[in-house]
Amino acid sequence: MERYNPRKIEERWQKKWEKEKTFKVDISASKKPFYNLMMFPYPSGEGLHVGHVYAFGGSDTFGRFMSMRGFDVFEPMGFDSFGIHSENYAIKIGKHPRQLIDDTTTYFREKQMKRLGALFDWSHQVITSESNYYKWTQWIFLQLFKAGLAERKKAPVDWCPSCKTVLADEQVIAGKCERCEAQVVQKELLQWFFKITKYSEKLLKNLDWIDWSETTKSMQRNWIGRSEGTEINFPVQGRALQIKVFTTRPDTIFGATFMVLAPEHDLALKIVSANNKAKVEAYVQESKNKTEIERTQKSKEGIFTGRYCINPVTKKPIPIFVANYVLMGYGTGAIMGVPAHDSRDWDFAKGHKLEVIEVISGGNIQKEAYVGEGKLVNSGKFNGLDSVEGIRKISDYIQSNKIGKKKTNYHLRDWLISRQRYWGPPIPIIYCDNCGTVPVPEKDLPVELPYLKNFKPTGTGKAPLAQDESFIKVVCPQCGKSARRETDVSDTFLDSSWYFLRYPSAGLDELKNAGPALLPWDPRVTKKWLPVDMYIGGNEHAVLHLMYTRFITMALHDLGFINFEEPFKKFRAHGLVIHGGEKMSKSRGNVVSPNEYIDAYGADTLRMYLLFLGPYDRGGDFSDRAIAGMHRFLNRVWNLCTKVIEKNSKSSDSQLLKTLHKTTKKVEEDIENLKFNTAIASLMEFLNEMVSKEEKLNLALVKHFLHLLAPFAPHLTEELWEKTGEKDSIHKEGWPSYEKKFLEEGRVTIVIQINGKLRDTLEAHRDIKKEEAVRLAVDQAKIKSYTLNKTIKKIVWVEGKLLNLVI
RNA sequence: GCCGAGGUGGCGGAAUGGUAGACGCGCGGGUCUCAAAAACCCGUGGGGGCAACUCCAUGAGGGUUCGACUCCCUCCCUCGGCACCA
Repeated sequence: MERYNPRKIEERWQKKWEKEKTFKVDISASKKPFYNLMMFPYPSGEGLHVGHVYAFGGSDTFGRFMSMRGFDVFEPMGFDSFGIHSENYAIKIGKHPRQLIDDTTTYFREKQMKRLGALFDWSHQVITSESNYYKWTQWIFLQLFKAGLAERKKAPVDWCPSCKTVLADEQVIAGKCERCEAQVVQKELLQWFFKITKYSEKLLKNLDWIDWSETTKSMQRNWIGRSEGTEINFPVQGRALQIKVFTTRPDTIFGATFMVLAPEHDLALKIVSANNKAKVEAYVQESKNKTEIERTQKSKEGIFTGRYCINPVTKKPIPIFVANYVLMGYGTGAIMGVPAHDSRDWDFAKGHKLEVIEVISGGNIQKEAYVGEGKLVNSGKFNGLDSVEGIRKISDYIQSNKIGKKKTNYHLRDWLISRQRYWGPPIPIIYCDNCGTVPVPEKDLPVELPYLKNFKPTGTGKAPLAQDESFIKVVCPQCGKSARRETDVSDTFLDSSWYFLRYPSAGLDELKNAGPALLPWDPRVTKKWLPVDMYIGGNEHAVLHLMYTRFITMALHDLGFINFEEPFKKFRAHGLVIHGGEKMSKSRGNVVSPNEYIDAYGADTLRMYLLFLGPYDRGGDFSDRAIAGMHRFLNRVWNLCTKVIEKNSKSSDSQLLKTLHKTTKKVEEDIENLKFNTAIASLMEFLNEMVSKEEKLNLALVKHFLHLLAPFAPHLTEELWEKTGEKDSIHKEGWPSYEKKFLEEGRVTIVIQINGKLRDTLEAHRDIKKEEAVRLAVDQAKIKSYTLNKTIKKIVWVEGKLLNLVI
């Protein structure tokens, strides 16, 4: 008998599938394909690691299952090859990014991805750093610009001193750069933003109906951070000015004993008294130079402006301060200080010896701020109200007396997309002294990224492209006079925010032959193939890629380019493969490459081993200790099936048939729910039963079993399928159905409990009645010993399953 | 602090109201072998018992129920996310 040799058979089938285009989706078919998407990789480091195999393997197993169920599964793959991650790696190894991407995409694709045995359709490959792709990334920028959704404005932004570029809010993690973990600093700069905040409400609301992992949805809800409250105007004493504050607790306004402005607030330096001017200016300047982390120290310090404003309900003057703990980026950049009922204000008031007035009863405000609910006190005509009611009544009062209005705020900020780096699509904008900011005409796209020898970040706040005069110098497309190009490139998350729209149309002959295309996609194809049916990926992109993509899709929908506003019908987050207790990463040096495992055991074993680690949404710790166990399983499958095929036995067994159908149901339901670990376990159980009844096996049963295993182990099953004499691919065979008659057991085991504890079991026909079961049970010696001289007080009967006697 | 997911044998995990520990790893014993590896077979939560068997056990404590890993309450711990969001 031939031995299981994964290396040989996997290579053979991969070649055959590629040559015969076995899994290519027919673009002209009338049926809508099943669009099975997985997150494309950054081709930056040494290669794919087993975490990628986990992500791709799970997604592909699902795709193969859907394919067997009769769908035309479209499973594209590509490379997210623009961006800081690739550029930084190029700098590190001393290569030009262009060269790095050429080398690594080839290596990833040919030496790693093609060895996984996935359905990837490489004829639709997308590489984001190629001009035939980023031309359209620039096109999307122009559409948003024309619609007023892209805006250049001066704003305090986060600057990473190590990456030497600005970052979006989402790319700053606890005050540190998402990529290099350097502390970011605040800078006031003129930058390009996408107005994602215009979609705050829709981004939040649609979460109620899209079929996504709850964890991802909850992270997005948190990030959008909707909060309902009231905006209130406080008149400045002695000046014709008002300070606007935002609060979710208008019920506490009678306790507002001071006012605080953020250092960046434009009134801060306007209202300051002559005596305090120098000190306040110094404080504001000092804040500007601090890093995000330094600014978020717990101690509450600030400085008095020498000016007062009037609490609009008590009419009393309250002092105005400037302090770091109030952020310009949220609300109005000013707050009313209510020390009795806000712990930050409490800390601040203690440090500055300010008055603390209790207006909600229920706590001990001498000791700490009371933030809970209670009855209103010291609040004039509102005294005695419950605080929840007080919020409503006082905000009504404020609104009707025109001292403020109700307002909903969001934490979400506009998406800063400028990057002062080289490796990205140049932002397609021209600055002209006559005409101002002029978009590059669509016919002039792409704005090619020139090959810069010295591409490293400059650190001056200017992008590397700013050194290239031949790039910058341009004729204004409106007036024809000389003008200058924008030299920043766009954020890499813009590249990946629309790649799923490109895949179906990528590489299509129809597009090429239709002359100069006007759209990044063929609308007929897009209409039929999109949105994405299933998207699987890591949850680290919950508020990055996944939020940006939803925004871009909504914007393109509202501009009339596509007919759906949510990109992914279904999204499932998979867990993380960790190694040695830590997340796999190059900096930790614990990355595991799949290559050696594929060499030793084959891709089928590696894929299955990873999926068997545990629940797919939880990930697992990669230790190669147990991988041999999975290889053993596939070996046993190989040996048993080969024997049966060679013998071509005709015998059969009714119990085996039952288990086969039960297993079919179980595997089917488990794959649908991405419960790969238990699906594999039930396949193992079935194999164990088959092995123990080897002489009763027949070819039909083995063939049925191979179908169930096919989505997990595509090569092994294809090889054995061929050995049975079949000519077509097993993956083109339908998914086997299970028959109800095999699922129903004729005889069942009834559990007999005494007082809820298992004492005995009873073999009986499944239709056995309660009375009959009780009669038989109390006759059994063991039960008799319990019930002897005892009264049965209660009998609980679960049909065909359980009998509980309470004595 | 807030939001989310968890806590079950030596380990990864299974069981979402009905026989706790499926399946796999590891470990122990055996068959085969000159020997080893591989393969195969048996055993494997803890305590007690020669045994039939029995008691204990799903982070801790309480509750609901004939019956709780599963539902409810209080608390502890771990992981992930956010974090001076007013």
